[in-house]
Amino acid sequence: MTDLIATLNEEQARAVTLPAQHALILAGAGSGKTRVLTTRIAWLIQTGQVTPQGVLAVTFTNKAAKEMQARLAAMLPVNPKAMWIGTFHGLCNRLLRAHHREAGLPQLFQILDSADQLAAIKRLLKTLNVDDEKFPPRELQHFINGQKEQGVRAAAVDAFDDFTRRRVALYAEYEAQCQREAVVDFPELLLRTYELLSRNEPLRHHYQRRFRHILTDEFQDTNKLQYQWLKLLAGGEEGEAPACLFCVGDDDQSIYRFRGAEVGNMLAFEREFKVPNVIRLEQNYRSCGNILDAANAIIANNTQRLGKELWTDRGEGEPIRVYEAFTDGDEARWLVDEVQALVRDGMLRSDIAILYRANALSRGLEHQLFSAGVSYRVYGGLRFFERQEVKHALAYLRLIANPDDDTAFARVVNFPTRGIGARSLEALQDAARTYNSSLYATVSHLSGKPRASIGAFVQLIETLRNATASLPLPEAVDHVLDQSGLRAHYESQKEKDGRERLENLDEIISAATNFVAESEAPEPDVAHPLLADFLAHASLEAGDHQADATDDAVQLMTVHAAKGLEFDAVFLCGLEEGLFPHENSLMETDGLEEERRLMYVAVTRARQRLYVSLAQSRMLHGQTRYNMRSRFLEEIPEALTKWLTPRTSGGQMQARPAYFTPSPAAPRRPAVAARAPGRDLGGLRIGQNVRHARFGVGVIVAAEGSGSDARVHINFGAQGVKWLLLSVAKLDPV
DNA sequence: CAACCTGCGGCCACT
DNA sequence: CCGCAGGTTG
Repeated sequence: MTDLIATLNEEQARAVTLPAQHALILAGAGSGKTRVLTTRIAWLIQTGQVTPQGVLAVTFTNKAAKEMQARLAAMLPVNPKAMWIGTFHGLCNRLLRAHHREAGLPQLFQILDSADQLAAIKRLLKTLNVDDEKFPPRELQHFINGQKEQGVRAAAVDAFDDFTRRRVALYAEYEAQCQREAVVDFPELLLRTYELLSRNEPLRHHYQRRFRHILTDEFQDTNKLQYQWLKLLAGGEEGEAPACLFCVGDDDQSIYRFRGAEVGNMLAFEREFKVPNVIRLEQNYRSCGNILDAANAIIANNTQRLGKELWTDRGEGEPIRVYEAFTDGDEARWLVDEVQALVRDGMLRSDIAILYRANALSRGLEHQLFSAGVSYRVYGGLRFFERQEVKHALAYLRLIANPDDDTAFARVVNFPTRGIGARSLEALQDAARTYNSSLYATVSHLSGKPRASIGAFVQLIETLRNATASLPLPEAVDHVLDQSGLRAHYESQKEKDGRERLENLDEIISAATNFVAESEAPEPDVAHPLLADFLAHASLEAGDHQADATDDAVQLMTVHAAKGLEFDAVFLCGLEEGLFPHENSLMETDGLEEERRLMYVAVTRARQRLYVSLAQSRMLHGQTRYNMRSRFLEEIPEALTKWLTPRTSGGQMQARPAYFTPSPAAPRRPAVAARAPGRDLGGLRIGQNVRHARFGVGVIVAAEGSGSDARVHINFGAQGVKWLLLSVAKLDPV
């Protein structure tokens, strides 16, 4: 133990060995945050200040929770699974399962992921005959989740106008529907647990006495409800001593405001708890000086900061390499060549990451990597448990666990098709409304043809439930895949998709096998052992298992997904206005600062080498866009960079990049040539940067007409996109 | 009722 | 570009 502390720097050691009081640790990127957190737990246990049962550690991602467990297992002779370490959602799930009766839920309640939730809302709007033009399901979902993340139930929303009152009414209907169907969405997991503990005094006291040390990672990303949740668990009522809150965070890495995170919680915590210990960790052990200087320079443009500057003693290292490509295709080809060069020089593929702002960018990169034969792994995007065929299979399993799950029912009642069309379903939904019961339970009230066809489906589920009741989970899954007709359906599909989907179905069995192996043995003689746990696992960890670090593959992911990770070499691509910063962020208050924090996160992922790249033209959403260089690129001091392509400030369009590899399949030429063949724009060209006296610098994205009618379409970034008459507007090439 | 077609709208990040 | 909703046809 003393050894462990001896390897820490002074500030880290101070944080780890703080007395049993509240503490706020402002930990910069790469400052050893996870290390401090885990060593703190180990130190508390080893010095006898707390038992493993008395520790509660909360993280945001499953990845982080697993890593913490693994590190603790290496430091301590105790089984880390005995400790409560997990995500907010995972811990709440655990509490709600243990006290489902008190929380007003059946034992086998199901968890809705975002897509399930959206489907449930659409179904609700349909049964209530609500115009979904006036109440777009997505917006309603956002509204409901926003309220829940504030800890506000439908009955408690302040509504001052009719529109809000209607939305609140729908929120209430949605709550009722979820309760009827025994399903719980993500924010509900937290809100339910919060309400359970605040209303049930004995239970609350039980956990308050149990958890003496509560440690929170990524505290800057907590929302209001999560903070309340932590405060409630910390306790300290009626003269009892509160648990010690140890919160670790970095306001500069707060990137989840869009889902309700409030950086303000850091200041609120310090103020409300009169936190006696605030420690800054500013020494960075990850990145070379140039990378760190760039990160510091970028984040310095933000105004709302607690203030913190990272430093390193590792020397300046290599410059940041910048590449400006003609097209997204060129960018991807260059990138793959560079990756291959790094691998030739001995770098592991798994130490290389390609980061982007939006998942849409991964496709083109994957294409190039694939044709070059470079193995890669994509994180995020469409994850395993979110695939259509997998969700279908899970829906059958969910109906076995909980027949009242209408979302699951509606998903597979006619998949594979069994002659149950819109009419039958409508009859069923009307009846369900009348009897106020789930679709499944309503079938017995039907008559005529719907009764026969849907009745047969119910019979199928009953048969499946009985047949699988005592089977081990993987065998139960196998049985369901066969008897539901899912396998047969995908086998008969002629599309090549069928094959991949069959493999995914088999993969569910593997996932179930792994899950069983990692779980505690269930009590014997329980029907459907581990089924509900497995389904919760599928909802909460939509497919982390593809994060198989064993094989050597280049890692592709969004910047969000990269938070908390680090790599020897990082490629950050798509550094264009509109993409990064994302155009939607400019409309939101403080949106740009959040984008800049995201940029800061991206840059600080790199240990030795950072590449940033952009494309003058990019095919996105089916059309070619001409974007300006990202302002974030301009915020990196020039002295820290090395341009691999000629820098295009002042002057003509850049020359053909030195690093240019024409693809034999598709001869390269500037995309603009195809769009506006031979048009005379008075010396201007599409894709060119120009300056306008009023709108500033922009890029020409299109042109039409000729002679005195010639007009050009110019993207002025924040100033908007304008059509300008060439004979009127004065435009200077930049 | 199901398979196919077409036209329209979305389209940023994630538990 | 992609997926979905709605309409048409077999």
